[in-house]
Amino acid sequence: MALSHALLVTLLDKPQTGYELGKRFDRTVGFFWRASHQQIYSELHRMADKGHISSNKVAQADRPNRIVYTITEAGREAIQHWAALDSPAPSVKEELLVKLFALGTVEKPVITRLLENRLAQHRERLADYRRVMAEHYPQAEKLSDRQRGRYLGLRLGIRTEETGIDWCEEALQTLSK
Amino acid sequence: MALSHALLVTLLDKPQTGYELGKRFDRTVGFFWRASHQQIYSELHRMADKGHISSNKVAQADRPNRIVYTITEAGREAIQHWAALDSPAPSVKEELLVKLFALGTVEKPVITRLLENRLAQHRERLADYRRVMAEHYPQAEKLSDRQRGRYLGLRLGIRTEETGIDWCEEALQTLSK
DNA sequence: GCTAAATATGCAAATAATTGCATATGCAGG
DNA sequence: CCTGCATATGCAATTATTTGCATATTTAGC
Repeated sequence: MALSHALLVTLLDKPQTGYELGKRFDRTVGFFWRASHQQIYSELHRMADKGHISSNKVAQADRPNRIVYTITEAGREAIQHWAALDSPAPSVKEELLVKLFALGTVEKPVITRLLENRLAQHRERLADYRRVMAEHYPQAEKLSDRQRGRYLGLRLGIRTEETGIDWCEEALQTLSK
Repeated sequence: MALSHALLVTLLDKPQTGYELGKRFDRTVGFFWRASHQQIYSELHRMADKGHISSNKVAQADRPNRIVYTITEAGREAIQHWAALDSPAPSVKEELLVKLFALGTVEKPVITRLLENRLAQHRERLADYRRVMAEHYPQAEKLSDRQRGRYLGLRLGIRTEETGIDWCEEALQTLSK
């Protein structure tokens, strides 16, 4: 199970609560591995049982209590062991493309609408990633190893969105003919 | 559940057996939606119960019997209804990228090896897609709607592999410094 | 003062997906 | 002749994921 590994990797950064992990998942590793908060919370319990993380309850007077998780030495070892294994082919679930394959049975305007939505999403994300890039990686030359991994992830994100935009535009053009 | 829809869309082409669906899944829609044969067989039973497909047992003397599935009118309607709904954000599970985020804890050579494997995969697939393109869509101008959907899917496949190759090369370069 | 959003965690039920196994035959290569 | 691959379908058990619900507080906007 790889969700646990995605969580471990995120915890390398610093100790975090389930809630924080859920949010960071949406911006960093989350681009490559999505999970709902329910999944994250229950996975964290299992990981603590295994000893890959340790938990620390923090009582807060004003807000609900927090449980801060820290990666353990065993957790770091688990990451290293897992990293050396061959990765399974990435799993893909692209509904929009399946719908596109139904063109001929499904009317063009229906597909066109979906493509326009998708295009807008890509543009938003690209702007987002570019902002992060400008803020966090102004000069790409001088990066620590740790930063370099994240930098490259962001680079792929940017390339992916650019490709998505180009393709959506091509598809809309092709459909309008 | 969208696997059923992916199967329905594939059946638009022609009646097929579970085995054939499994194989075609690997080359066409399968680029956007993967499923194991067990999943496909059990899903087909459920779809037949719902009336979205009809089944036809064909006894074969020499080989195991086949069950040929045909999409029904109800199945076509189900596709149209589903196509008009907003698509959920594509689910992503990219282990390699999660591993990359662990750079600093995981040694560079480990990651480099993974990237090289990935690069080789991208190149193979790209060659594959280009072959299909040359064989099936020699002149992209004159396509029926049905073909156009598939053509665009292939175009995205090609763009995606190209992007993957460029990025892997950039990543390997960045890591070697 | 009311409403909504953000903070913070979790259970329970239902669905989906993976993994391991089982069966049976034909054909090609060594 | 033996091995492995392709054909062809499926059950059972486990694991992963989604969906719906539940609770409780703070802060910001109207």
